[in-house]
Amino acid sequence: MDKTYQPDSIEQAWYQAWEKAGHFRPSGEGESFAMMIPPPNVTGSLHMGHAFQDTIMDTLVRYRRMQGRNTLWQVGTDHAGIATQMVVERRLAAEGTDRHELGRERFLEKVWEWKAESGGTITQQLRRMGSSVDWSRERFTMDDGLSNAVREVFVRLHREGLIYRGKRLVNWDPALHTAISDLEVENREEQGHMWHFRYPLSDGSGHLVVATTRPETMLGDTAVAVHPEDPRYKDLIGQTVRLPLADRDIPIIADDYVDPDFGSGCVKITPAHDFNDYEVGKRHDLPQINLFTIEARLNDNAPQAYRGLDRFDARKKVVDDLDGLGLLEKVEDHTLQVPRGDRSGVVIEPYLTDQWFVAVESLAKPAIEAVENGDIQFVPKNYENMYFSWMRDLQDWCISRQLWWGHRIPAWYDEDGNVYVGRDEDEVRREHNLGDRPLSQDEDVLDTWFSSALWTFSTLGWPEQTDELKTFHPTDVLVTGFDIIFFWVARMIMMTLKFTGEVPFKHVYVHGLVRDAEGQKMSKSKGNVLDPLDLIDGIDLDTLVEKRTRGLMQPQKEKQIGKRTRKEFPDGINAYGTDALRFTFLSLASTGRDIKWDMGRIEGYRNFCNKIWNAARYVLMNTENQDCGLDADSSEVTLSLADRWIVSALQRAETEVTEALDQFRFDVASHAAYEFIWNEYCDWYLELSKPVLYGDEYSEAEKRGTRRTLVRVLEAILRLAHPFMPFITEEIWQKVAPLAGKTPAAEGADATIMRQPFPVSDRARLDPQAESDIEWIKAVITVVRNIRGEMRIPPGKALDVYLHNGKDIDRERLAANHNFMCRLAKLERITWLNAEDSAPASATGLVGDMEILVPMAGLIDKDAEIERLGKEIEKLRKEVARGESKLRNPNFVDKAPDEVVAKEREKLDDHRSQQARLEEQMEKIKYL
RNA sequence: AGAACCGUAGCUCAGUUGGUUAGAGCGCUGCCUUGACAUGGCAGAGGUCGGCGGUUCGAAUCCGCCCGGUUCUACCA
Repeated sequence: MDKTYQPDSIEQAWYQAWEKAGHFRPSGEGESFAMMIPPPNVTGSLHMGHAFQDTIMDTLVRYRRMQGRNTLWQVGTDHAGIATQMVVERRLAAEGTDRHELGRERFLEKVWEWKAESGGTITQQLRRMGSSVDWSRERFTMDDGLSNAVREVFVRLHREGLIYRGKRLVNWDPALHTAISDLEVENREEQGHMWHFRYPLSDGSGHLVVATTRPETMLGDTAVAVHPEDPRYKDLIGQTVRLPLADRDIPIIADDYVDPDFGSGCVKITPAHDFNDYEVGKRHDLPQINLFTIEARLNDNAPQAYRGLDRFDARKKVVDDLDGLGLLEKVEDHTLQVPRGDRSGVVIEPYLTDQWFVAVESLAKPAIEAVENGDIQFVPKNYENMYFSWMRDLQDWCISRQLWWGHRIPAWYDEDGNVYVGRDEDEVRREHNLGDRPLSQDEDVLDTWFSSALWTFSTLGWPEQTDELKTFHPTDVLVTGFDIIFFWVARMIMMTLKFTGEVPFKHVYVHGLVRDAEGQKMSKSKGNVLDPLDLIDGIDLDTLVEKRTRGLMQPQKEKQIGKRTRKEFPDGINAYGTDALRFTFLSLASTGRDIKWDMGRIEGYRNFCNKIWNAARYVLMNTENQDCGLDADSSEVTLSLADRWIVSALQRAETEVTEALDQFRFDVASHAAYEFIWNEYCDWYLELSKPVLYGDEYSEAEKRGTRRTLVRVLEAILRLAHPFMPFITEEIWQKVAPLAGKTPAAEGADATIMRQPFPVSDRARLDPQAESDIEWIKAVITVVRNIRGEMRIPPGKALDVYLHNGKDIDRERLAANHNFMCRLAKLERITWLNAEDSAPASATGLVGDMEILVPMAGLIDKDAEIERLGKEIEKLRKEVARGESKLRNPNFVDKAPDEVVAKEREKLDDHRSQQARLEEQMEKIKYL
């Protein structure tokens, strides 16, 4: 074995071996455990959020697989309608063409080409993370089976009247020329203006003042609304104003929607361009005047002078023209929420178009109940509130998109504009007796989330009642980010309940966002993105800077990004390996919190990998080709105290890790493993094994016992840590397992650690006696080391120490472990002093009431020892004072539970007697 | 405007149902190339648990108010 752990030399080889051997596929035995990957964009690449999420999922899946569950981690990708279409359109633009020039069919060919070209990137990266997904079942939302499920769901919902088509006001993206759902709109606060206009009354008797942030829409006004009870305007209701520029008379109407205390109390109503106005317009039966083309230029419904103008140019002109007419009362600065498309970034317009909708009310009800009654549980629980508040105020879901890339809507129109919905054109013709009348299919495609809403069951073969569906549905856990609870989780719950009668999953584990070291969101435009692969493989500084500044939307940022990157990573990024990356994510994964990325952590866990590696080296050096006492008949084995202790401690660690994983506490689980491996096994047990293995005074049976324990505990540790760190554990396990009597088979389940049983703690192997004995030994050793450290006695200098005031048990413990203590504390001799013996001048420490004396002669400075003792005494004095005042309080003694009071008394006694001993010692030294 | 979450060591974070001497990692200080590991060992320093009040024998933990931060939702034209 190399002296240091080299992840790159083993990781990919192991992954390929596992995949080839089919270890990721369900075993077909045991209770099922299923998880669905949130399908990433097929042409995308892996970012830190994916890496975090995949680590959590893989840890869960490996854990359950090792527990003997029939485990399926379903993998697949999403066609990501808008995002993918945008990328391909950008590529076409670079070639000097566009999709309209190509036509729909050739454009789609181009998209499939792009998918073929870049579609493997993210799945390869998923492999680098060690993700044990079942590749044999990989799905794509646009493949035949899933497309079939999409059509089936659409048709069935339509038959029930839950999908309908209608002309509605929707969120329109003027850059992408498509409707988007309200979720895809981001409201951002921006600086704008509030313009106040005068609308003259038609009879010439005066004017009303209306205010707006979007002056261009006034050309489409069809009313002015006032509050019905507003005394200022009550008498005007029913009259008309002359709409300037458009020269139309529009009514003054009364509606509760108007807040009489805001502005002038008069509101212009533009039903075709504002959601509130749309509702008002419906109530009052107002005409809807659509002013815009699909690019948000003014159309022919606008007065001649404005036609063809971009909306923002039109705004300017409207303001100028009204000002010219003396109708601009004032302009104020105003901050407002501007709706922008989350993909395009342009201002979204409410726009009147024909769209398809899902009526969600009846679907939402059971979806709410499933969470209320606990069939689905969110982790952490507070996300349930977010879910409820959204589900209880649901808008119908606009599912049509004016794109080409996606599932085409299975609806056909005849020449009269009648619409027929069916699984395909033949079915439509048959069912509606259409003969050979010309039909044309709806041009639009479905929202990408429509297909991903079916993910848990469409991937398992629905609408066929497949074995997989029976076995793996409902799935157990969904691991996802909070940002798509509405987009995806809620819609999955609704659709899955509707079509399978089952919940899609029992638990939703919601993880936080991975942010950079400053807590900023990682984004290409900020230039603070970390690529998980760069953390695994390492990257030099220049390449990293080049990567971060390539293809920036705002090239002027290049310099700043380069500078910041060079400052943060002066030496580039080291290769830490997948296991260290995974362990870092897990240790930072406390419930639902965002993660601030910390390079220090990954470095620490890379060191942890190295620690495990070297512990294994030590074990192998001392056990290979040696008798490890595995043959129970022929070789007798004697276990040392340390052997019994570490086995006992292992049971506790196993319990902790298991309980934490069962509760999705990956931070707690990984910490428990870390703590046991480093601070117990490596720091203490390996050291305690050395005297036995290297000492002549130990019998062969004792040496065998220690060898056996070394190997067996290590083997268990590897299985315990495997879900967190799959690669290093496999690599070492292959070498260690044979020594523990588990020689890996050439193939099948026994060929790999990933199919071995997860360690189960055994109460019978707990040994409280051994644990408290070891605690005592550790305490004594620590006292000596402490004195050594504080007094700056070189670690190499062997010491003579004296023990004083010990009880029988102390004497027994020392007698039994003399050798261990000498070795670990580097002692020459340990001598008991009787009560009447006079001790040499010494530095003193306590374990309970037992004094440990390190003679000062030539080693210890009197003043230094006085200072050290003084600090100790001061600490104890404070504790004593605290305890005394507590116990002096009759309320405490009377009201607190007896055991709490008793414990407090005991503590006080201990502290008092320790204080007395140290003070006594202090006196001695002072008068030296 | 409403809601949620957060505020604990220099930094990043744990801290279950109130009963600790408040923990970990990184960083820092000192001593050490001791035959697994300097990606290491040993020891150490470092906290008024955001502030103020309240409940309680007892509060980092429960309640109220305030301050600071993050996010979501809804917005008035």
